[in-house]
Amino acid sequence: MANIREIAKLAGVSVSTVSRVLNDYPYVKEEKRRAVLEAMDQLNYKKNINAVHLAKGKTCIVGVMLPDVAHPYFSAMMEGVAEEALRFGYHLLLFQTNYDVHKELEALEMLRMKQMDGLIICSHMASIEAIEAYMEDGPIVLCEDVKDNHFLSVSINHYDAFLLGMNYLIKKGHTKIGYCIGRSTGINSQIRKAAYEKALRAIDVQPNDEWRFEQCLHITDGKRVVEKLCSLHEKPTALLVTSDQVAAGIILWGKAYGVTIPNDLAIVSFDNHPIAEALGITTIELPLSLMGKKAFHMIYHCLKTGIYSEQKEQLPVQLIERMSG
Amino acid sequence: MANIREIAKLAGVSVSTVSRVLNDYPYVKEEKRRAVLEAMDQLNYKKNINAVHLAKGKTCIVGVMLPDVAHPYFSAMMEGVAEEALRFGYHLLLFQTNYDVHKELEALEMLRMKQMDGLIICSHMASIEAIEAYMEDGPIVLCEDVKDNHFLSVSINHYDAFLLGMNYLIKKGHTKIGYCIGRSTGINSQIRKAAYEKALRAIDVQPNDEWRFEQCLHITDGKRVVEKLCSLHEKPTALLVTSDQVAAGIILWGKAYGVTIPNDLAIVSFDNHPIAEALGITTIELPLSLMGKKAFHMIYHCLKTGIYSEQKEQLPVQLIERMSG
DNA sequence: GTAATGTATGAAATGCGTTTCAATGCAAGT
DNA sequence: ACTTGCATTGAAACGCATTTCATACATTAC
Repeated sequence: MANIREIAKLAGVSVSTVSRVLNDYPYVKEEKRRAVLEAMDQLNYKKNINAVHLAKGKTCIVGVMLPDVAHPYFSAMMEGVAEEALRFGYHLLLFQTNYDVHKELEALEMLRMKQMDGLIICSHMASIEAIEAYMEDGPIVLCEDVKDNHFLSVSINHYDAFLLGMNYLIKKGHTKIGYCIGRSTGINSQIRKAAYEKALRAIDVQPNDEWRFEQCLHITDGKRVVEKLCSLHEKPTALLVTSDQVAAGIILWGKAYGVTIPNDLAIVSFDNHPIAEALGITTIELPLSLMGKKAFHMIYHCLKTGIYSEQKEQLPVQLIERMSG
Repeated sequence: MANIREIAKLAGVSVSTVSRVLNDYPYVKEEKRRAVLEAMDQLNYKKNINAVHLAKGKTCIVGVMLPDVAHPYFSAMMEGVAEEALRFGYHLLLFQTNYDVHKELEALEMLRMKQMDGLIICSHMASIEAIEAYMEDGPIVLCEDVKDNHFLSVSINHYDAFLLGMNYLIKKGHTKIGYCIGRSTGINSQIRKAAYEKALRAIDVQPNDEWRFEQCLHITDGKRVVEKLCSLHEKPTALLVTSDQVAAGIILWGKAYGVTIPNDLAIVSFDNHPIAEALGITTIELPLSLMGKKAFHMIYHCLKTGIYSEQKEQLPVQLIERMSG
């Protein structure tokens, strides 16, 4: 395959001049420029981008780390990142970790090895300290509410969002409120738990451990929730569910088990995916795609200006009232 | 940042020896190996992967081209690709094209520039001829039923799958059958149309253009379908829908419009996403994740062996009977 | 005891584009 | 006429790991 030196020889110029033409630098006589372009055409020249990466010391690639691309929560974020990256001529490297710490570290290593210029961490299992060790290797943005450190972050204020949902249910007269979350570990889950307890404390109600459902990620998890719910002696009258998918599952299987929504059980969930509209689910809209865009932007800004200014942004949510709760 | 030469100097060996240690080659005295490792440790050495890419002439990166990561159809495929790629130590570069031909060509250019070793095209707008021009730049696999060319491909036999759905409905006594598809262009859509007409011809029924619904991609498109359906003078009694999402939308909005499933309208769809189970949708399961895995495998095999053997694989589907049709 | 193998190591070439630095030519400014 | 400055161009260094080839010594084989 032809390289820049062959082009130079054929066009009768130096490699520097070829490079200038290639990169649209000024100070090249029109005549030589044409000669170079013609030589490139003749030899069917194509840049070897890896040589560019090596020479420039950057790749215009940003990594995205997430547990599972197929989950709507993450694919929505990814979509936002992808759209924005494209607008700025960046490429995306996907790291699907499945919450395997080892794979997460591997992604971070790729940052260190300059495979990519920056990294967006949508969710992670590894400790913050472990991730911090890679901060010097390129901008990293975390999509979670991190404090007491110098990471860039965009996040949803899950505390306030959860409080919003809780207070909405409380205002509707509910006191027996349960909730469904995804992972039990993870900062977001802890934040939600805190908000849950805070809201209950405000109305002097003790949290009931039996009304906390973990590992609720997919629509099919709704079935398990309904079944467990039916088996309970004392049942909650309302559920706050961290995903429309799971809420949909609860509603649909609830129907099969004779659970009437919202009379037997009121439901407020999160996301506002199209399925929530279709099922009439009262939900708290999470701006996931926007979060992806913002995340990319932080990285981009940092790379462009070379200034790493610690920045933490929180995105607003809004409750969309429908009939489920 | 330290490079291989500095390590060599500090360890008192040649760069070749350092490289040998780095790549676990034999013929390095234990004593020197240790010296090298220690030097690497001392200088906090990390490979510059771009130099490796350049020197090796390959990147262990495979590109994935698709219109929209957030669509469950594609995120399911992507998930399969990602899982398999990870197993073999490959990385994934995502090209979200939104069916913009220009962006598609840009992805193909990246293949030519050796940014990646191979490319998986989940769906595309560009002509086959345009894509063919890039075949020499690396293995490309198309996830569609392509004939008369030398592409690698993994696909679902959409013709048979559609026929399966049609015949199922016909056997149930339906003759007034309509269908919903995504894009009207695209090979898959043409294939489906052919199967549709074939099935009707077999029972001597004329296709009705009013019963074809295009641009059905998301759950919310179900609303439009129901509305149009209600406005029709002569209505179909059954619909074949190319996505569970859309079928779900039709069922849910159908309820609001007083359309009883399956009595007023029988529905058979495709995918078998969890939502189909939740809603009791009779659906034809498409092995999307598996398709992603196979696609990666074809590329991998090709890269590993260096043999490009034209290969076209079709994956079987199965009808899962539930209550919607 | 000599040829044939195997082990161990380094110098140098290779992959390829970018960037810096020095040099030349030519026009405007004093 | 002489400095200043911009336009134009090329040589060479740079980024960095891999790989080939040659060399030297140590075994094993016949």
